[in-house]
Amino acid sequence: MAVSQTAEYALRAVVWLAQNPGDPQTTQQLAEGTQVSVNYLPKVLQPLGRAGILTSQRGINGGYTLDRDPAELTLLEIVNCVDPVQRIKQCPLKLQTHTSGLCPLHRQLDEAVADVERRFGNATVASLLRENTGLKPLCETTPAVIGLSAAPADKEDNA
Amino acid sequence: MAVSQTAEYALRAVVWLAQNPGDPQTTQQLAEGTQVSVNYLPKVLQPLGRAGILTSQRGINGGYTLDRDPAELTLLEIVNCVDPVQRIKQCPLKLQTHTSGLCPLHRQLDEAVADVERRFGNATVASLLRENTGLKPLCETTPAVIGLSAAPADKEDNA
DNA sequence: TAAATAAAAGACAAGGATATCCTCTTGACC
DNA sequence: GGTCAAGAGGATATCCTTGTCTTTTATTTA
Repeated sequence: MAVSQTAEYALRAVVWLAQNPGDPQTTQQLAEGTQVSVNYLPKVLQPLGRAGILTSQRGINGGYTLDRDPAELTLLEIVNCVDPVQRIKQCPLKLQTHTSGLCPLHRQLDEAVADVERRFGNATVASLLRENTGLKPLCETTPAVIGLSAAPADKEDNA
Repeated sequence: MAVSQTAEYALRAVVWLAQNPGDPQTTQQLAEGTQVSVNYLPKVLQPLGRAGILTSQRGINGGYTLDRDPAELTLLEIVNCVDPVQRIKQCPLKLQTHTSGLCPLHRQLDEAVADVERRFGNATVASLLRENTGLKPLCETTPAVIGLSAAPADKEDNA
């Protein structure tokens, strides 16, 4: 019982992109930063591109760029692209008398999924970057400056 | 993102056994009642037996019997036997600075798992049987009202 | 003890998730 | 237009989950 690998990879990549606004990240850069296999990563990112969450640019100076406002992008949208949250809509045993609703067992299971769906739906990518835990997602470097809001156009001196 | 098939099967089987206290259920009976493959079901039940949740008896009049008080048996114990709930204890990227705690991303993911763990830990098998929703888990027969066109009246009158 | 019954155990196969590799295509820059 | 960097996409490999089958072991009854 856990989030799939692919979903985790997708979340890592999007968080990474949100932390590098403005400059396209190549597969190599992303793979290194998120510690995902450089061969597998494009497979994970393609559905996100089709969903309009990120854009990809080929050629020199190409790479992936986040195409959505992190403050409006929920974790649920991301995981739903690559590994959709499956609510239990009807009785898995196809019992006729259970068409009106789920039995206690399956309602309990569905509620568990609903909990996760609700949590991921309420968490935005920006909310992850905003947290003052002293730990920057995916990075060794702890953020020296804490207390900024959701990073509007801060193109810091990178490299 | 969902509970694994195997975990669902285990839950179905235990609920079924709790609904048939006293008389051992053969693999065939269980498989039919829970709509799990008769070949696969033993694989699911064996870990539950080793964990002391149920006992199995070979030979004539053998079968599986629930070995725990349903009021004390949580759904978490059952799923942990066959598909353990995996909390995120340390940074999956093995970042040195994240050893003290999880970064916002992984904490969010871990909290989602924790939600499920908490829910399953608080739900007992007995609580499922107790609910008066008009639907008996896994059964066509509703507790009070029977006789809709769907269910052919057979296999009643056990014990 | 023999026969019948039923679970245990292990070998084996299908399918999906995960991962790798290679070629094709696109687009930026000269 | 030519060249090359870089993503797209297909083919393939690997592993884990799920499912099937056969053999063995345990239990009861005649």
